Amino acid sequence: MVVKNPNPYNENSPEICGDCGSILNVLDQHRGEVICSICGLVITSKIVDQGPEWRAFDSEQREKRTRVGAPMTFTIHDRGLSTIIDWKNRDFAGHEIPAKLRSQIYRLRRWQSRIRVSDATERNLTFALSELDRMASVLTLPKSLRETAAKIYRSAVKSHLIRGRSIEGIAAAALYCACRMLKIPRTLQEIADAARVDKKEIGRSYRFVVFRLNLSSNPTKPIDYISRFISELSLSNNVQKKATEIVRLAEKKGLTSGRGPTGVAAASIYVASILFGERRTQRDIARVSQVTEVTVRNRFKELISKLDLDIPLKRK
DNA sequence: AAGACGAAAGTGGTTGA
DNA sequence: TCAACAACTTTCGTCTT
Repeated sequence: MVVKNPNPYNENSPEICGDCGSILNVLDQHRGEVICSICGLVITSKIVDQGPEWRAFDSEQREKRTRVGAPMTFTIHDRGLSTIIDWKNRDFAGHEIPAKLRSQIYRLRRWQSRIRVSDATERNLTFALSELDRMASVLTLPKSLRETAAKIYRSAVKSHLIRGRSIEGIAAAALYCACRMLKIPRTLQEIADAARVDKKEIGRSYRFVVFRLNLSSNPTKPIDYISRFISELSLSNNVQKKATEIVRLAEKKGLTSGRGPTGVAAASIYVASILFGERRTQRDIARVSQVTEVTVRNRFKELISKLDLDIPLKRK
């Protein structure tokens, strides 16, 4: 879903596109990215939604749901609802706490933290969620996605899927899963780079989690990769539209089935970039889409032969 | 010199007996 | 459980710009 005039995010200080200098942006809430409406450059992909996590449809609901304190979150092991005793030796008014009471406060603090993270399960959860958060910020994924990933991880724990598997593996799998569910696909390779676990392990855990939790996830489509690759190659909006169009055509002709989605996306972008005279080398496209030049070439050949696109071929 | 092309051999995952 | 298989990768030599 694409929404114009993003609120309250940049009303007062609009972002300016570094590429074409335009001020008008489009917020793609679905992907959590701000995209320049003129040239398609992704300006930022780190949007934090500062609104409440609930919606109220009438004043009664608003009454019920309004509460004091930080919003509930799945990314903290106790959902952010517990009390934390500050480590500063100040009282509520900011005065120093007398030395006499210090040791008492110190003991209270210790007990509080013992209670907060009481058993092994909670300790694991704490660790897993911080790991989840670390990976998500390495990959600059939006907060909503972290919540989803945390939710998946929690249900995995609940269904006793962790036993015998590594916490990091399941956490990475949950993240990968969330990416696919929210249509912000990252490749397994990208997740593996951010995680401390290898690709194989994440894949195994992913399949296991999906199977056991009955998560329906349709395979990723080339279209979902296009906007990201386009902006990484700093290509124009026209190219993006054309590439999307080509992918649609390719899908219709059955050129996508069995093929890696990244490869198809890469070749479509390659074709589109040539058509608009913004040619990028196969090597560059291969790099951002994480396939080899050979794959780009093979998909490219299939596209031009099956879709009879009139490409101004330089050579014969 | 860089980019494009294609052949050949190797890899990891799926499928069907 | 194993072999066959398609897609993809790696590597490398040749041709084009």
